[in-house]
Amino acid sequence: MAVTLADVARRAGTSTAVVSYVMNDGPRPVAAATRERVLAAAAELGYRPNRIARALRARVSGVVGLVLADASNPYFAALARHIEQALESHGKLTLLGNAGFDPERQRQLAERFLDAQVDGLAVVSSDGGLDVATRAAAAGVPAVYVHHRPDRARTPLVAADNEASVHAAVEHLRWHGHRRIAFLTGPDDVGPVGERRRAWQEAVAPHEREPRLLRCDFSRAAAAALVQRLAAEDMLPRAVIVATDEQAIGVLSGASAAGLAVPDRLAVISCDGAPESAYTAPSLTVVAQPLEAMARYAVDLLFDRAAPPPALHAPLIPRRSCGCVVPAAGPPG
Amino acid sequence: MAVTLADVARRAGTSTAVVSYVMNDGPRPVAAATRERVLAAAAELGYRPNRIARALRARVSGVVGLVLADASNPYFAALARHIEQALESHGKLTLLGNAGFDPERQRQLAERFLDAQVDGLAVVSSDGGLDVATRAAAAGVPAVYVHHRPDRARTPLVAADNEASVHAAVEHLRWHGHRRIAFLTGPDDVGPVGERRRAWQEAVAPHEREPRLLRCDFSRAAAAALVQRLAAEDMLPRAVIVATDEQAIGVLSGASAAGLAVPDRLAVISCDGAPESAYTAPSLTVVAQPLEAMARYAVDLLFDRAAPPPALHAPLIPRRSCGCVVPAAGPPG
DNA sequence: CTGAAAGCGCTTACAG
DNA sequence: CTGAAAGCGCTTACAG
Repeated sequence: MAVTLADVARRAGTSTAVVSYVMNDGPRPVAAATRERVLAAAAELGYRPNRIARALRARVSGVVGLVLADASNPYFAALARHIEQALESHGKLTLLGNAGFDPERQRQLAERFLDAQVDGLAVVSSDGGLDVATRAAAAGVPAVYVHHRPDRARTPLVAADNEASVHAAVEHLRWHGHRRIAFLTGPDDVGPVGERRRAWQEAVAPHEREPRLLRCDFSRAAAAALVQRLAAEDMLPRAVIVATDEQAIGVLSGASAAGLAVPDRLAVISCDGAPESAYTAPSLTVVAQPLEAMARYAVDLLFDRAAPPPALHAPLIPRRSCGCVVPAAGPPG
Repeated sequence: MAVTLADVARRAGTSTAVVSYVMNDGPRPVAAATRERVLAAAAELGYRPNRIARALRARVSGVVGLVLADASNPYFAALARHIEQALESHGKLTLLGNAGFDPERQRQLAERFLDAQVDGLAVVSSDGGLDVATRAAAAGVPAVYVHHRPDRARTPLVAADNEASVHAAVEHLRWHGHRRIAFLTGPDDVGPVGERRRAWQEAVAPHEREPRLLRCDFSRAAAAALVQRLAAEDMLPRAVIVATDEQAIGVLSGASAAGLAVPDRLAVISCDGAPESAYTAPSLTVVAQPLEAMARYAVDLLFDRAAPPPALHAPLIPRRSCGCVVPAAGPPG
């Protein structure tokens, strides 16, 4: 059916070895005239190399597995896009799997990717994830965690400097005149979100006797419901740092539904800073995770065996939800 | 290095054929005792089948290519998630490629996927896309377009009934008392967005002498800027149907920045209805594309060679941006 | 610089 | 029910 290397060799009157050398520009040299004949034959026949056959023999599939803790989360989704793009610039195809926050599915995906002979494995994990990368190491496949690394895993991690970014957020709200700065996070303090929570605690402890810590599930719905409840009870803080975009968007949604003005009645800063956060109403002030840099470092780590980078800087991007006056709806950056 | 079928056969004292029959439950029967020995040997050695080798021999890779017109668009991203999930339930892995609205990249991705011997190709195209699926057909690989099919392509398409859904949106705004209903769409009228625009025209033509058609790029930034400009010129309509979520979110963002109340001053209905639309401020009334059904039909089409489905129903989901009073921030449905 | 041949790890007729 | 062997389409020593 399909045209094979052997067909091209026959047509060009040469061996399959030579055709392979021409197609791959090596590893042996080929005479210019022979090369021309091979190229012509390949073009005439419409030859397309079978990557599966190549993968089996050369032990390089050209494919990398990307395991996502949850694809519905815009922050993870944005990270995934950047990783896919970084992989493409390394000539790799991306096998994508969405675990939907299910650790067992995360593990299964990683194993199926390994069975598919991926050249590397990138895992965008959230807390609660199993250590899937260690099995990759056992199979001799390079792996990297992005955003979060499960306990006891030794695979390299690429992540931002959560401590510095939360400190910047606290300072910024204080500059706006807020003396009490609450923090909204998820049910527990694992992983990056835990670091953010601890950084907040550290930053407010010298100034506030009873820092206000709020918790709800990591979802828009939960955060919206929480804000509406607190509004009804007149228990809302005046300024809050929110651990994740998902919750921050929920906060804005709940505030809108409760008729609460942001930032006048409630100032908000979020800690993910996915592109979506620029077009909320009002636009969300964030400390933006450096998604592109994270993706690039992760992929470099996979293939250039570079050293793990230091924690990456997450810049504060002032928009309207903190009280800054900025041109609305500009480019997200 | 890795354990192979031959290793298992040796350990179990049988042939590779039998091991293969056991691993795949066929196609030949195996005596129960033999099967036990094989299973035990495989477990002891930690055997994991090499999918690449299987793919080469059996001509089935277990992988499907998914070409996305643009992954940054939450509507396309949501569609991609559902397709990935539908593929997983068919036991297929997903090779994901993001064309970033570049037709040439879309073509390249499709070809690389075909070279990788995918078992099928799903293309979530936008207007301007080249016909990449026809090349799949030439290679004997089943393909399907989702959302939009380029001109002259003969590959099956799975899409929603845009006409009916826009008619429902017009009726709904009329029910809210609006007599003039504007429409905001992109620079031209190709594909599904073109159908939506024509359906609007049809629906308002009998009632409005000069229906108001607005255009801007398919981005949040462009729609936000347009709304702010119109607000400054006091040229804003009172009710608008927006062709895409991206633009609708931009409209809300621009309205917020201009201090314009939605829905009181401007009622909005959007036509994609990705999950994100439920948590805008205010929550967005949408005619929701049936993403899950679209994904399921598309995947069934690929593997069960089912007949192309009729245009799918897109239900109107009343939220707050049209003027309805609904519990805010409920589940997105 | 080129060709004949082995081999990647499987599946699958074929023969028994 | 089982085994010996061919072959999927490539790459890569090896010999010339």
